[in-house]
Amino acid sequence: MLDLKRIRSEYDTVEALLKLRGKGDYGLPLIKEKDEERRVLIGEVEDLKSRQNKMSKEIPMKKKAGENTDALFAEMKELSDTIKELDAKVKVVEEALNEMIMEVPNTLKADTPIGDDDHDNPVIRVVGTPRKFDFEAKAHWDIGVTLDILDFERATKITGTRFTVLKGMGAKLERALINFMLDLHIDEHGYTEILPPFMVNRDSMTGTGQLPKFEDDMFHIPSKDFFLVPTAEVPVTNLYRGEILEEVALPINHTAYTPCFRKEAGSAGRDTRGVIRQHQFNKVEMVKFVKPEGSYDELEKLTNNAEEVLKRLELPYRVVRLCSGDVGFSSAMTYDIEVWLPSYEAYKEISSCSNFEDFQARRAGIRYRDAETKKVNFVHTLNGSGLAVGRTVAAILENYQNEDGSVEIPKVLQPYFGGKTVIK
RNA sequence: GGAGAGGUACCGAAGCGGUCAUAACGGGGCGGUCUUGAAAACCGUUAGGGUGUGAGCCCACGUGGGUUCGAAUCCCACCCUCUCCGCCA
Repeated sequence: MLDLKRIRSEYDTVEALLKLRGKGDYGLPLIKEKDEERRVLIGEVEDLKSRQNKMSKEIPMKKKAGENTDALFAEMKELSDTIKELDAKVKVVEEALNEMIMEVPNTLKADTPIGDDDHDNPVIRVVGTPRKFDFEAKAHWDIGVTLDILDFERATKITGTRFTVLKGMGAKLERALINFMLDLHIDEHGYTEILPPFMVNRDSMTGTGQLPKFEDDMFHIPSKDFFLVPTAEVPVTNLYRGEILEEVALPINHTAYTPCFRKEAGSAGRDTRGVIRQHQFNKVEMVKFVKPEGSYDELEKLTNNAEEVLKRLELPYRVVRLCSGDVGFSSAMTYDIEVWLPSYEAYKEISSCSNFEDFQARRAGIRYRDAETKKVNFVHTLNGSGLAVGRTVAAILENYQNEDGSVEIPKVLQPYFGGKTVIK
């Protein structure tokens, strides 16, 4: 959520930054108008309330003194009615204003490269070299089915399309990756693990920006009004919703494994084969709560932490910076990390690392108290995948495949396999 | 899911229709006085939101409604905590 005061005081800047996204002005002029309307109404109603409070305090004294209070009551009644009327108006305006502002995305960082979509994302760095196969490389959905470690047909039977059953070494590989990623972030990168609930309430979904705009993308449990988490970002960021943290506690670095549930509404027909686009997939996430001053340094660290997973797995990847048309709703700046997938003959997103600045913190009410000035201020939140596990499995199966259909186990994962070096 | 009790500041807790939210009382934290030092005692302090240039004003007693001239207090709904029962990995 953008700061109304900022919209007021830096209207032109905010408007220009929003326009960079290339999707209009998000009703900013109307928001400005409503805001002014609201402030006028508030001024009026508060004057009346002030009078009401004063008179209300006099009543018991007059009663005690035995004075007649009938006239006073009549005046109070009138005052009260007017206040109720005005309060109702304020409420209507505030609700409308709130609705509008919740639909406005974050302002982009000023140096965001301009572009329409993912084709315009500049490549920041390329690490590793895609392997040249001296046989015909297979896609992970063929490798996995042949090895009997991925089962798409039975998953469709027991649930539906876009679900996968992992079996035997496939399940073990998934688990090994989760543990490897968590251990790396915990032991070497200094994160504290969180294992959160996989369902959250409406307030949490609103706090991180999924609601109200993207309700259709989420799985919903009507009987409790809960949502299945689309990413660990939601429960983990909301850990501190409505709290004032002490400055000494910052930065807070959390890592969490959760399954992620997404409807993938609007993605019909895309990535229909394999495990790339699923309704349920596993992910290890990193979330940071930091002071505003250093938040962009933290974004670099976060991205490096995610890249480290791929480096140790010895998978070729590249880092791109999302252009103005591709940055997500809540983010001010995002790097995507893309792993090389032979089946696509392309780099495919495996992590997304973003700085939300105070956008989520403002929505979720996450603040910290400055140790010196004692003032409260919004934190900056960041998060990034470290990494999407299913896509990592796909990348390993494809990049580590042998001509006979077996798959080498990356060295760093072998300890999780009791020293085994190959899946066959 | 059923029955009961309860949600007030950093914690415990009083208040049960007006002069009680500048929130009694007790405790904790921080700073100070005193002291060789400490304890004790005493003094001070413990900084949410909106609005306004500002003095200020308004809001905030779990959340949202309602009754009333006036609600922490009465009524309704929901959320949460505790005790007992039921169910259950």
